[in-house]
Amino acid sequence: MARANGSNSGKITIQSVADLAGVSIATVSRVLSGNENVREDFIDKVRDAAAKLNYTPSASAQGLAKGRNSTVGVLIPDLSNPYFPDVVKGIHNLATPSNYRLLIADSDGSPEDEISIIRDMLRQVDGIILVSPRMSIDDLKSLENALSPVVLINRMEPGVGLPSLGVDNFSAMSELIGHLASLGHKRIAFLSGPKESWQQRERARAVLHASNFGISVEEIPTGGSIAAGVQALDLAMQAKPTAAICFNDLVALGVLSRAAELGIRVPEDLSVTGFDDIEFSSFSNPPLTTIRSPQIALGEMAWKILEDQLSGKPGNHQPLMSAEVVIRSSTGKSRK
Amino acid sequence: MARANGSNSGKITIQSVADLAGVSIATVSRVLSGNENVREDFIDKVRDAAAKLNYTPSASAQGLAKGRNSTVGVLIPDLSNPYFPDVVKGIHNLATPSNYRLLIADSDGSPEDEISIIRDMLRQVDGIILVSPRMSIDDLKSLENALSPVVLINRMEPGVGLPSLGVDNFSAMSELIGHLASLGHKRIAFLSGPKESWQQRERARAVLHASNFGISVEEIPTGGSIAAGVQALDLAMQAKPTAAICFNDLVALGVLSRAAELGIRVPEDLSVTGFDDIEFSSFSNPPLTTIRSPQIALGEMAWKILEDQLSGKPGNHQPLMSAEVVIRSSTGKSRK
DNA sequence: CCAACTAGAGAAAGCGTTTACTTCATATGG
DNA sequence: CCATATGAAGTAAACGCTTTCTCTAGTTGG
Repeated sequence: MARANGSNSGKITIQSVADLAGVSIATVSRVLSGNENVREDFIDKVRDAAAKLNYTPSASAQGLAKGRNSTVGVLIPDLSNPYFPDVVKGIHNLATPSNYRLLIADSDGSPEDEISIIRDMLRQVDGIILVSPRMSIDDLKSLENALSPVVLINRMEPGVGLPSLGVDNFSAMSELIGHLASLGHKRIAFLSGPKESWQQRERARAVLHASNFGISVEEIPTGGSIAAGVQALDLAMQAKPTAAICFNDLVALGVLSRAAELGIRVPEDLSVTGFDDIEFSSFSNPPLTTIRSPQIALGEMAWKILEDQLSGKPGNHQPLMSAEVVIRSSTGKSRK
Repeated sequence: MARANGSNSGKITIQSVADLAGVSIATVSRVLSGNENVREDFIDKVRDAAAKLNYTPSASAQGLAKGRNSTVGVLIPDLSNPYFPDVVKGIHNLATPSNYRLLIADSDGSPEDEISIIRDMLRQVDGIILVSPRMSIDDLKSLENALSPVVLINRMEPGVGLPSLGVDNFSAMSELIGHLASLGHKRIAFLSGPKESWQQRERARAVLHASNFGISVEEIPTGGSIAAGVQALDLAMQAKPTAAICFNDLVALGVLSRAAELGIRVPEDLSVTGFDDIEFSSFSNPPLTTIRSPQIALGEMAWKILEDQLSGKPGNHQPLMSAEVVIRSSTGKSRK
């Protein structure tokens, strides 16, 4: 009765397994983490006991003892934007086989929330992947000496010494403009995105070069959502453009929707382009000309970079991934 | 030099704070967790020291010591389906103010993965919210005596003693059929969803009742995605239906896309309905008649139920939330 | 046949917190 | 005034693991 078999609270710990298997907890730990130097029959006994008790090691205890948590944090501005879940999928693809879990957080696009979320993440992750962070450069810099490695997706800042990875927005957008120019478009509306966004800056840079092609550009700022696209079209049409370049597919889809309502034919009256190539863009009416950005590959690459950091490898990588123009039927010859 | 100030590895622990503030770690802990019975000036000292060192408590250590992790797991079949991020948002809305973190996992629709993910979650969460789980009833039952509370969203199984919450798919779908009946539709195609899904079963149940309205139904199974909708339409049209009831909005949007390609006019030649009312459905061409399902409210309610469980409250709740038919322009009079 | 190894198991020391429990002043009452 | 209650800080024991160290047998070789 007075035996110390730890059978008190119904909680199954490593001790319970050790008791049932008739070995010490050290042996259980060894078996469960790879069998180094353990007698065959003990291995079986421990395995059986663990299975019988349906034992699962406590993540906190393991984390505390090992000094790492086998978890990486992923911070995203908006889970509802279909772009981001795909990036997460890419990260997930490689993190899972490496036995890492993902702690996903949504900042709802708020730069202030980002820093508090990161602060909280730091308490329990071994590394962080920041996707399209909107936070200030200074805040970004302060992460340089964080205990955990951090990698940035879609944000390249020369002054910030954090490993970064992004899509070559400038080249892709330039190519897209070339496509429009070749169709004879001279007056285009640029339905731009959130100013804090690096992607917006890069895309805008390309659009502003459009004058090289003899094109005049009118910029209409939007929030980057479908609703924003719907709303912005009316204003955009005042300048009588023949084409609308949208910050991303969401805005473009909003434009398409509003255009249908207003009886503006796409592409006969107005060519429309997006950016990202989210799944839905190939199924819109008409299907959207856009830029295919490699979301999944981006996530996978980010994981590789982070993993290199975690294991202390050097790992120099290609920071910009290329994106390709996908021509569908939302663009056509300028009516002019 | 020989003073024990724990300044070894650069790691900032509660000890570092205690040293800097000149108090014991117990006092630091007290201050940081609510100041119970601590002298005013100590409070300030500790706060200052913690801030100066940029100290953040280790989540594992706290978890281990407190016996809970302040984290809940959320398991979702597919992050890419816009329905689910909204549910997550709902959970997030209430979990954050209660100081709980979310561990989100995507099972990619695989029932086998679900159980291993849950097993893994159990190691580090205080509770789990399962959204539209596809796993078997037996596996579900086995969760009844899991150490952590579990709540089910969109899966009601009479034999399973787990708190559940769902949308009243049957009533909503019945109402939708009434709408089609009133428009004179007699031959409809039902582009159904994954058989393992409770929602599918409920929706199908309603559709099969359609004979009550003198309607003939042809069922075409689909996987529930846009691509599946695109693909299923051709087959569906063989029975010359005047309306297509789709499992969800994704399938319906796929149908809309394929219909445009085939020159089938919606709703003149074919009425199309969806289910869920994801954001994009109000912006499709034409806008989709569908059923507005309260994703966010669902997530919030699920959190409330889970929180009740976590705090040991009784908490009886309304298991079915109602959804409403939203009539847009993808449905119209039957051409007959 | 004994000394020197070696393999493999257990004992025990952390890991960073929280939280009884203990201790020491100081305030209180008889 | 002394014994006792009170308030607030420190001590130390968990929490459930991993991992180093220690110890015991069983091998091996001379």
